[in-house]
Amino acid sequence: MRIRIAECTVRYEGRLDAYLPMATRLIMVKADGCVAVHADGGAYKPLNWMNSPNTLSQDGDTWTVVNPKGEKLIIEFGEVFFETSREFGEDPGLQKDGVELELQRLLAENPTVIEDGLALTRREHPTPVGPVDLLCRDAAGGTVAVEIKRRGEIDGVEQLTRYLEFLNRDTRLAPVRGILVAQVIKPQAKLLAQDRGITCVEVDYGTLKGADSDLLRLF
Amino acid sequence: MRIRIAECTVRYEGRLDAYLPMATRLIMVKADGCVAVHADGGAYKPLNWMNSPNTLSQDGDTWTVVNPKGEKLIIEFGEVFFETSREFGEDPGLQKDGVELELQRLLAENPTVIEDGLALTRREHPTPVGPVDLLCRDAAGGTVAVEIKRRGEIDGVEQLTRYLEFLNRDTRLAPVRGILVAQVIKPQAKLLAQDRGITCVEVDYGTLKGADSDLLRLF
DNA sequence: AGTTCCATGTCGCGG
DNA sequence: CCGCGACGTGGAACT
Repeated sequence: MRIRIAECTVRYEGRLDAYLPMATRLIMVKADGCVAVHADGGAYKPLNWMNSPNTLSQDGDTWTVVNPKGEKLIIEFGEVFFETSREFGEDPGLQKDGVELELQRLLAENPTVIEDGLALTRREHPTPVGPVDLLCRDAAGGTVAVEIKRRGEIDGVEQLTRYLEFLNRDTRLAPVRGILVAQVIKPQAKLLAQDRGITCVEVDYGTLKGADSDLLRLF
Repeated sequence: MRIRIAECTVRYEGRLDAYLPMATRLIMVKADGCVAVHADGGAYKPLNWMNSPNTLSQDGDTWTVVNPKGEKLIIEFGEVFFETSREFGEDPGLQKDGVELELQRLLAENPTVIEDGLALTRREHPTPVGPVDLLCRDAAGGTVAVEIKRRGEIDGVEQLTRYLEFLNRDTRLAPVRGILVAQVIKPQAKLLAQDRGITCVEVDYGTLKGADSDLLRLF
């Protein structure tokens, strides 16, 4: 990684045009070639940048970075206050613990939390437009498609609508109704769901985890 | 801005849990207090971070960053290879040109660029599922909903479809037809639009800006 | 503060 | 390479 703290102007010509007047900034060039220009504030996002792959050409006080799409980043330097360079070696990378998959697992094991009498038929039930999170049967024996989101938004309603469209063509399953389950559901999503006859259910992650522990304690 | 290059492990506990094993990384602390941990690759996004506002407490080789929501970032340092600190002063900030709002403003002022005889009724016309970019009347007196995107993709067609669904229930407006306007429209978006009876129009930003300047010059 | 939508979104996965 | 969905999305504008 190469780091330079210097006065500079920056011009970006690509998906849009942008310009940074002369000021002191930090310029970071990573081992993969990506370039970032940081101000001393404004969160982690750089003011301007160019991801790899790209080619950096240096001509006196001007650096020009071009990528294969023809997008350009032009940095013109004034006074350079500081510069250093160092090899880091490979990074072992980030380990994450997911939330949405955990939510699906918990609900698959406790479908009655969604609705009284609901029973799981199949998880990740395939359709031509993608897998339905949970396919269930309700107390009355009807088929129910459940879409699980961490946050329920319009996209989730659209997705479930597409699934229902295809599921209802299968005469062995039809009629199929839909339930959108999320920790929070946005008002606009609720509105659209209601309009399409889709039920909205908000679940509390803590309660769900508690219910799961209770269940485990029985064994 | 404070910069440190050092071996470290990082733990994040918040919206999810994540862990970074010991390796050499760059740690950046900006004047607004935000902290970012960068590897020497992988685009401009840091491996881990904490935005401002937050409080950083330093205890020997361990830094703990906590924000008001209770999210935590814990950095434990090994060998420190390098450290520096410098004041940058206020940044004049980025000037942008060619984003969606700019495009919307230009088209609102020159709706005939979209279609001959088109006249603006209202900008950001509200519907229960969000505001329509431009509501217009065409040469024949019919109502037209215009959705403007920088790049026309499938979600833009879906969005406009939802608007039309609701607008067409308003007997004072119906029938309403839709036009998707963008600098570039993807083939799949064109296909879906055609399927739904939505017109696609591609506009050139340069031409549009020229037309706008011409208009201004008249006054 | 809460809500909505834009973004040079970025990123990862599957076809 | 493209399409699609998730993201600790972040950020700004508006209520």
